[in-house]
Parts: sequence; C-alpha cells; structure tokens
Amino acid sequence: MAENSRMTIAVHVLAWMALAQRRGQEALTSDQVAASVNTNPVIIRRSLGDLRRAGLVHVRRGSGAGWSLARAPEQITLLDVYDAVKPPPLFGMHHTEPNLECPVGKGIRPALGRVYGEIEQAVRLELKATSVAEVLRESLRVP
Amino acid sequence: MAENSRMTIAVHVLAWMALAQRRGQEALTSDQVAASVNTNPVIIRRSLGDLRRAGLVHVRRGSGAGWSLARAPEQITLLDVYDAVKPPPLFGMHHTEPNLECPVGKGIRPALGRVYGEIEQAVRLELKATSVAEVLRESLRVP
DNA sequence: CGTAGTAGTAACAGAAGTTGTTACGACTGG
DNA sequence: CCAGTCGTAACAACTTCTGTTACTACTACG
Repeated sequence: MAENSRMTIAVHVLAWMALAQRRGQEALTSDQVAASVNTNPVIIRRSLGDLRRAGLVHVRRGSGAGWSLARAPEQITLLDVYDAVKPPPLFGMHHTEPNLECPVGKGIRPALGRVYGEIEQAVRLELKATSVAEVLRESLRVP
Repeated sequence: MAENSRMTIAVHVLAWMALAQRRGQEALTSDQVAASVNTNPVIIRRSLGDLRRAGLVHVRRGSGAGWSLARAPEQITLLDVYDAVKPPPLFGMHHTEPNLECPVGKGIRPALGRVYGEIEQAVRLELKATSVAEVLRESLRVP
C-alpha cells in the first residue's frame, strides 16, 4: 500500500472541483470531494491542505464551509500541482557514503546528481505542458 | 531507509567495473565491488543479478569467479540500466477505485495514464542520452 | 448567543518496500 | 576434493504511505 498516489489524488480533486464549478457549484466540502475519489475525507483534506499552501485553492471554514479553485483550471498546470505535493525524487542516492578512496566512489554522486537534475527538468517541462482543464477535458471523453 | 537507490547502486557498480577493466582487471568479485560502493556484498550481488538478467554483465561462478561487462561502457546507456533494475513508477494511481458514477472518477485514470506515459517517455529519452562511460568520465573529473 | 457543520491535525494501525545482515546450498577452477 | 564465490532465502530494522478515529478550532445561521 506504499505507492505514492498524492499527485493522482490532487489532480483528481482539482479536476472534480473544476467540473463542479462549471456546473455552478462554487464550493465543495471534503466529504463531497471524497465521494468522487472514493476515499476518506481526511485524505482529501490533507491533499487540499497542500494545494492551499501552494495557493491553488481557497477554503472557507465554519458552518457551510467549502473549497474553491483559486484560479481558472486553464491556469493551473500539473507542474503547479507537482510543486504543491512535493513528491520524493525519482532516484535516491546511496544510503551510505561511498568509499572516497575509490575515484568512482568520490565522483559518482556529483556526476549522477547532474544526470538526475536533467531528468527532473525534463519531467517538469512535461508537467508544465498540461493543465487541469486539459485533464478534465480528457477525462470527460471517456463515455 | 526506504528510498530506492538501486539505480544509483547499479550505475556505480558499472562505472567501477568499467574503470577496473580499463586498468586491466577484467573481472571483479562482489566483495571488491562492495568495497567501492561501501555496502554489503549481498546488495551488490542482488544488483548485479538484475544487470546479468538484462545481459549487461557476465558472471563466472566457482573458485576464482567474478563479474565483467558484457559490452563496452560506451554501449551501455542509463536506459539499459533503468530497464534492468525496473524502478517503481514515478506516480502511482489511486489505491481504491474512484467513484465510477462521477464523470471525473470514470475518466481520470486513462487521462492521467496518458500524461504519465508521456513523462515516462521523456525520462527514457534523457536516460538514453547518457552512457556508463560518460558517467565514469564525469566522476573522474572530481579531483 | 448557541448550535451545528466543517476544516485542521494529531495519533495510531496496517501494508508494502528497501536496506542490511546472516546463513547456507550450488557451482567450479585448480 | 576443496576452497572460493555466487545465488538466494530468511529475517530485522526502518521508512513511507494510506486509512481511520478522535478531538479542537472556527464560523454561518437560526
């Protein structure tokens, strides 16, 4: 059960909020969102908390509370969501320090760090090319 | 301790084998490799087992055994290593099935699957652009 | 002003994955 | 035959994630 699905959950939440907004429902409770994702409302509140800290959604507390998008779904890219949920890096470095007497052991971490950094940039570029509105449009294409 | 470092370990192992080969040592035992990575030989044997199943290294068993590269380090890309170690996907899908009554819940998985697939392709392209020989060269640049 | 409804968050259990370790059988060169 | 090495199982320790319960904080509305 340990696979990180926070990116998926967050995008699902935003797409569902975008659809509800288009239908005229400007605010949703965590229970209403949880009903679409089919999980516990606390999971949703945790995810929405990440999105709120990143400025992607607004929340109104108290009775009659709810969540709403902070900007148009066309203006929210998956890169915004990625930075909001802060997933772990794709590749981890050594857990123990390599043998620094060995020339490979001494230089491998900066060398790999550069490669991993380029990969991260490529991923960010791909994420930036897709908006929540596009994900919603694609989702609605399924009959 | 749960961050996946198998890609890093495998590339380190191959770079070290490439250097040893260049120095005239055509075969290395798991103990010798473990000395550079600074970890347990069983970890190295597990990693080398992945690389062997992918056809990247050869092994000779018995007394005087050891490991050697199956082809020149210029001909081994990080994509080959990636496919050999089979890391978990960058983004996981929902753990529970979304609510299929909701249009977003019904369509979100194929929509996200397409996006995630494009990202995977971008990562593969980056990995393919770097060889073990280049990682070794970069590592040796560190004084 | 009180109440009810909702967010925020802490605490915990369960599941899964990774590393590191020991142990032992399988294989093979000398 | 035997010594050295691989292959792999088994296990502990650790981390991370999800899901759940429970409780406090906050606020709209009667």
